[in-house]
Amino acid sequence: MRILLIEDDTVLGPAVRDQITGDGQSVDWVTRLDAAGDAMAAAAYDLVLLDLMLPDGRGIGFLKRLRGRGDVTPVIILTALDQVSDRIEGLNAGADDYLVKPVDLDELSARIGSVARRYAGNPNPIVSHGALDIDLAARTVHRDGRPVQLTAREWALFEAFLTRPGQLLSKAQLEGKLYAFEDDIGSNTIEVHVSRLRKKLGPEIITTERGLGYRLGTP
Amino acid sequence: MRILLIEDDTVLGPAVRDQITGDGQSVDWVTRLDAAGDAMAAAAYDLVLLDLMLPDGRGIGFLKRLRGRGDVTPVIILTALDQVSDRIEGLNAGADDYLVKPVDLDELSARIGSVARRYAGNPNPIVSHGALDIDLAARTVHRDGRPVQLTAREWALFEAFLTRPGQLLSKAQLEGKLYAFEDDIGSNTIEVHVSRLRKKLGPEIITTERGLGYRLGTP
DNA sequence: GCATGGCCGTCAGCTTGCCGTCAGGTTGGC
DNA sequence: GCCAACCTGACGGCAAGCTGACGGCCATGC
Repeated sequence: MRILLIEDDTVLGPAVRDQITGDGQSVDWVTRLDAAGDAMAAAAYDLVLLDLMLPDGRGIGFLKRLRGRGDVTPVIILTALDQVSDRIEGLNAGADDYLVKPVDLDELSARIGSVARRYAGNPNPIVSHGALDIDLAARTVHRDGRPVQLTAREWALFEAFLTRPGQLLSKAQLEGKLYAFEDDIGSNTIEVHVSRLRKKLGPEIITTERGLGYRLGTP
Repeated sequence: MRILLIEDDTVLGPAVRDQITGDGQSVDWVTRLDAAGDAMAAAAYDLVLLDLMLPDGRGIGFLKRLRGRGDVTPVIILTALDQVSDRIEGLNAGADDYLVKPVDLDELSARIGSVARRYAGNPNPIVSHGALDIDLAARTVHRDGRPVQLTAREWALFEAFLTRPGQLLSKAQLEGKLYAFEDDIGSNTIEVHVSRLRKKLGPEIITTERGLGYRLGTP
């Protein structure tokens, strides 16, 4: 599950992020509403954790604009404002839940689980790239409408390209992504996996730049 | 919407009842768990408001028995216990929301509205999936017309897949769904439950993607 | 209190298929 | 033409996953 955390507190932010990561979720942390807007435009999230007092505006307005656009992503408000009127305003603006600081991290996990269960079944965003339709959340790829099975390593590699479209990625960078700093090199693992990806997704999907690295092909 | 209020406080009880009635809902008010059990056996409610401290037992046990029987009626807990551990226990037992006394009646209305919206518009849908007919609300499965008995854990797991058909679910995600916040699961519980589900519902019902997770099989 | 039965977590032994490695072929730059 | 970089088919090791068995725990019944 992808979660966007909008929180400017430099203590609470990382704490929440680590707690949720520990639950096996993937978290993006931003500290400003404009960054949050960019993030939500760029990727689809399953849940938003929203602080109400932020350096560039009130979270309530952000939430209202979100709902005004028809976005139904679940939102849990997370703030120091413990006034009942604020809770009501938050719920009325379209929040799904409300937690008052200081936040108990285990309770937060519970609430996230509850919201996740409640909203299960929303359609995931599909990224199209040439003949490929990719659902990052569901981890499915369709090539010309037919499903393609990718293995764990193949997904990790493919994701590295998808999240940086058009960018050149060196073998060292890719090794870092796939193996999280195991300092051993000495084999052509990346080449092999690129080859396997091309076989499954089409030869044009990744282009080689000799001596430099690889790049996601243009559709 | 029919609401069952289980509350022994002779001040708060009528106050809540009047508030909800004022919102246009229909309320039955009982003060004991045995009366609550009778009421729920006699009629179907759309929502239960549950006090935790009652003359004939703790509400948590009532909620657990309810969920243990497969009842999925939304439950909002309403109690003076403001300990975080109690909230967690409540949410873990299957509550949908939690309000701490003293309750602000307008906030209660907002929460009821939220739960009502959340559950609106799906009267007993039967999902067909291959040889299976599933009634999510009643928690029944028929395989080739014959009823199949699932245990609580099996339902929780199966539901996780059903509510996100086609989605890949990692073991960490599934553990989060089944165990909410028991911090360490150091064994292959998920694998075992998947195996038990496959035995009951057919081997194709859940497919394994090695190193990634599980997915509901295509019918 | 004791027995019974169902559910669930743990474990051990087995099966499966992913992935790292390698070798031989191919490509591209000079 | 030469060499380095890259591609890809093949293969075996081993970690991930499967499942039968067992025991603890909690209800329920007598």
